[in-house]
Amino acid sequence: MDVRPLFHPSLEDITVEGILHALSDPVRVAIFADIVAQEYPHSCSMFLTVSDKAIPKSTLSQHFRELREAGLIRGERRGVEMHNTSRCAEVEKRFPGLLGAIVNAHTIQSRDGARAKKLAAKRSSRRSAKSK
Amino acid sequence: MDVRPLFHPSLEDITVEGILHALSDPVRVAIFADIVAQEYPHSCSMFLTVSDKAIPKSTLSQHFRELREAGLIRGERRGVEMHNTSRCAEVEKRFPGLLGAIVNAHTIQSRDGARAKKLAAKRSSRRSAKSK
DNA sequence: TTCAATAGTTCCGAATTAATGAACTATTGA
DNA sequence: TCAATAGTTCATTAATTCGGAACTATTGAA
Repeated sequence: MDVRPLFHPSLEDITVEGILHALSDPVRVAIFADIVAQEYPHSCSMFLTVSDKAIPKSTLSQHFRELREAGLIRGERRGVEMHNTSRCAEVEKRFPGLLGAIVNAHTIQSRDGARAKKLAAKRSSRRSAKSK
Repeated sequence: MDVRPLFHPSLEDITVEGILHALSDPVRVAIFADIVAQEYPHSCSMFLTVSDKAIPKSTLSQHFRELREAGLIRGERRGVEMHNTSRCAEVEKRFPGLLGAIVNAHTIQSRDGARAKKLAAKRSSRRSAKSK
């Protein structure tokens, strides 16, 4: 019956390096972007069911912890699961525009990526059609 | 007489993750901020003489390479030394506002850091005065 | 030409950090 | 009280990063 409370850095202890490092991992930005979009109350396992990726839960747990310790999200137990919310508003006070620009860039990149994928698929189908 | 040309990613191959990772290291942001500020034509060794840090040159070389391969700077030989320039303008086209926000946040943090340091020094001098 | 000096790069072993399976903890609901 | 669910922790392995030593490239003397 331990329930040690999760560690959250205070606003002034949040660093740019920490934020950038936390968001330099594709899985973590994806998680963070989802939490920011607030499309669902975001738990660890929720992310698994939503994203098609198969990530071990220990790894996922670490990712959430890194986001938390970088000061990007706040996590609290809600019964058996976790409720994570973004700390954007706070961080915005200290580093104006930073998170917005990152999430925006991430959006642009996934849009471009989807387009590139579609093109690649088209190309490869043409290629395979030819090679018959 | 090799002179293999340095690798630079094309604009569409630059990724947010790559940029964030490259700038998540204190030494690398410092280098990048200097290059962006364009206060001097920026070579590897120039950074060493300007910053007070003592960083092994092999490490420094790696840092420059990471910045280059993340698409943040462009490097070309100028005689015996390297001439590095930022690729901000290009990156701005693909990820508007991103680099500006990061450099800005970094500036804010170093200002705050300097203030915190000053306060700490004041506190410790008071403490040592008291303890006499 | 040859040589020393300068500026970087490359290589490789050591140190650090990240990923993951297995075991564990906490909470709920039957 | 017990099974199920959601996460955490730990120990091990895998991947990165750091940094010294040796190497390459260029310049500017002698």
